[in-house]
Amino acid sequence: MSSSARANPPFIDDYLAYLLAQASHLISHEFHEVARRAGVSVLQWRVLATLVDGAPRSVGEVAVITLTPQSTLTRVADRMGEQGLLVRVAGSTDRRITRLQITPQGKKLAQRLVKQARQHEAAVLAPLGATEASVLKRALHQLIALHSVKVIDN
Amino acid sequence: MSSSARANPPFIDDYLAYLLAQASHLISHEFHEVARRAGVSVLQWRVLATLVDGAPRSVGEVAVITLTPQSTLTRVADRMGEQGLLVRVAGSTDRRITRLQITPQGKKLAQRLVKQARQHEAAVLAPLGATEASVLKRALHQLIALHSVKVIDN
DNA sequence: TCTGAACATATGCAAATGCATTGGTCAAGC
DNA sequence: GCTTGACCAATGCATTTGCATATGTTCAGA
Repeated sequence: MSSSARANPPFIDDYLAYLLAQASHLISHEFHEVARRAGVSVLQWRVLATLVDGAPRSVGEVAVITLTPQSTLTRVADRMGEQGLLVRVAGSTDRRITRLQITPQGKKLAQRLVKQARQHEAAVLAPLGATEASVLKRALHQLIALHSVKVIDN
Repeated sequence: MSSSARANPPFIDDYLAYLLAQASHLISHEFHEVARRAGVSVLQWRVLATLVDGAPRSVGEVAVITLTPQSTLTRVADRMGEQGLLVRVAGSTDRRITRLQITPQGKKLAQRLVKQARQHEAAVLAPLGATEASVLKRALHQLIALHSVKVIDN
């Protein structure tokens, strides 16, 4: 789009980080349109998708999973609490921990969105063909594994 | 990270949009650390990378390329102007257009960052191997092409 | 048991973001 | 030459974001 006429492509047009950002942006935003119609923001959708299975998760866990700073997540949880999508439950053993648990209402919404997300994903991957699609996913998993917070997992 | 112990993976762990977001986030943030040390924000780095070749681009173009709303980009350009990284030049033929042009100072910084970005990219791709890497990039290009703003490019 | 370091979450506050709108410019049809 | 609608960038304003820090909790060691 930005370079069709240029002989040597501008730096960014083949820069991995940009390709990832662009693909992520384009794909996600298509679905975020759906989420927005359901009244949830991008981040709220991510939180719902994280909690949809019903297991409560700590604020910190959800922050990491949703790629969000902790303080931001705390406030997103506030708003989602006010909207009745989740509740805070005190940590059982460790009282420093606040766990977030999806409510029945939140779950209903989340399940509906997950279903739509799966359909959207299928539509996005279809043109690539099954093998190409799985290669892509595998490469992404690999990248993620290599760059996830380097926990000294002994 | 979020599911190593779970039998059936939570929805998000194999959801394309999430894989893309996660990979983008992890890879980009590593480099954003570098950028931040150079005193530029993520968005500013994207703008610099867009303008590094010296060609002026309209505010709208840069907004699309950097995946940013136009109003946000206008203000980022303000700040970068104050920092002497770019200048606004009046559109030549169409006076509605404001074009952004990198300054010599901005260019020096941008070129330095681009060099580091290329090194970082090489380091990220190395573990994948050459073929896997090119397959990944090709798949991303394909996704992007399929989902770029559907311009009726006849 | 007490002390202090490491932690998990919440909060104060300044800055950034983005929706909606405005102001200015262009271009097609009359 | 006008008028009208489309278009581009800038701006008002309310909301969101995230850095830095505070608050509350746990745990290891004296």
